[in-house]
Amino acid sequence: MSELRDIKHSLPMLLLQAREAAMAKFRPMLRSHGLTEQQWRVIRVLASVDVMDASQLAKASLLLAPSLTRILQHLVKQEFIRRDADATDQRKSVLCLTVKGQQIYAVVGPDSEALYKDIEAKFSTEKLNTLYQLLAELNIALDVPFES
Amino acid sequence: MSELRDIKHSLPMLLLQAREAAMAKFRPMLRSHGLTEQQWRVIRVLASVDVMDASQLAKASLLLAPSLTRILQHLVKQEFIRRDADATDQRKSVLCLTVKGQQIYAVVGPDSEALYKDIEAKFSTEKLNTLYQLLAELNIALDVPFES
DNA sequence: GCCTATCATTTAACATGTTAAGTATGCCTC
DNA sequence: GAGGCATACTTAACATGTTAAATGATAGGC
Repeated sequence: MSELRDIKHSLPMLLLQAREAAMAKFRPMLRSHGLTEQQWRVIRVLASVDVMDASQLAKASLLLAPSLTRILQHLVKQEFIRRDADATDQRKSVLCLTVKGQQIYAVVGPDSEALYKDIEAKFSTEKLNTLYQLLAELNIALDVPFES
Repeated sequence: MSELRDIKHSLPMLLLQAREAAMAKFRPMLRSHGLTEQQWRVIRVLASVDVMDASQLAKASLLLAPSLTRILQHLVKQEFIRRDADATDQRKSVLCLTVKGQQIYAVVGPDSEALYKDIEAKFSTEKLNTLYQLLAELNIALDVPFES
């Protein structure tokens, strides 16, 4: 009928499809541990930094603030995360993993890493590195704020 | 603290970040036309094929069936889409754009294409083609050919 | 010390994502 | 031609995505 851009050349669609393919096995694994994908992202970021405020945590875990608010409410209630007031700025919350949070990280981490290795086995490390590089360049080209 | 996989080398995270970067300008544009990203995906697919059943439409627009059900209810109510019963299989619905649906497609399509051109201008066509190729290969490598 | 703009986070409202279960129809086999 | 199984959705329930607005705290200018 019409001939706009083919789906095969729609970058957002290709990226979405690729992400779905890459995530396919992660969600059932995380679910078996009682976690969602997004909850795991938060836990993983916190595990790598010890302590972080909510704004930084949102950026690092690629979540919008309202989503993070709800996720933190849940994770605090489950006692995976503890939230404290920032000593110098009462607007901020400081988040960190509890012992229970560190424990589930230690349990889920290896399962997660195994799935990454699966992907690397199916798609050569060389191509994967090229892909990482291109995606990083794309993010810079499209003017994405990037932080560590 | 811990040393699992760096976020910078997590494929799902990189793909998510890249998609967000690529979509950043699309959502406000679509919103100015009263459409969500997913509604536009459905309309765009239907515009390219004239007629399609719901299952095919879900796959082509990368939506899960429950999401598509709700989106179609909305789009039918807005009279962008018409749904008919399949003549030979009463389980199936056959979807197509109404005249109003074709009209909004004609209006939004050029805006969408302009944003794609923006991306291509910021990120060389050559790199973009390499990226398309790699993503396609990744999808083939990871798409589970069997099981569910 | 106020005023105001900004920042950090939350709340609200609606749309979609995700899994599981439900409903209705079609297919197949005995 | 009745059972049994698969298919094509739909519903339900909960979690997250997205935008706008609200709340409370801070920083600067005056």
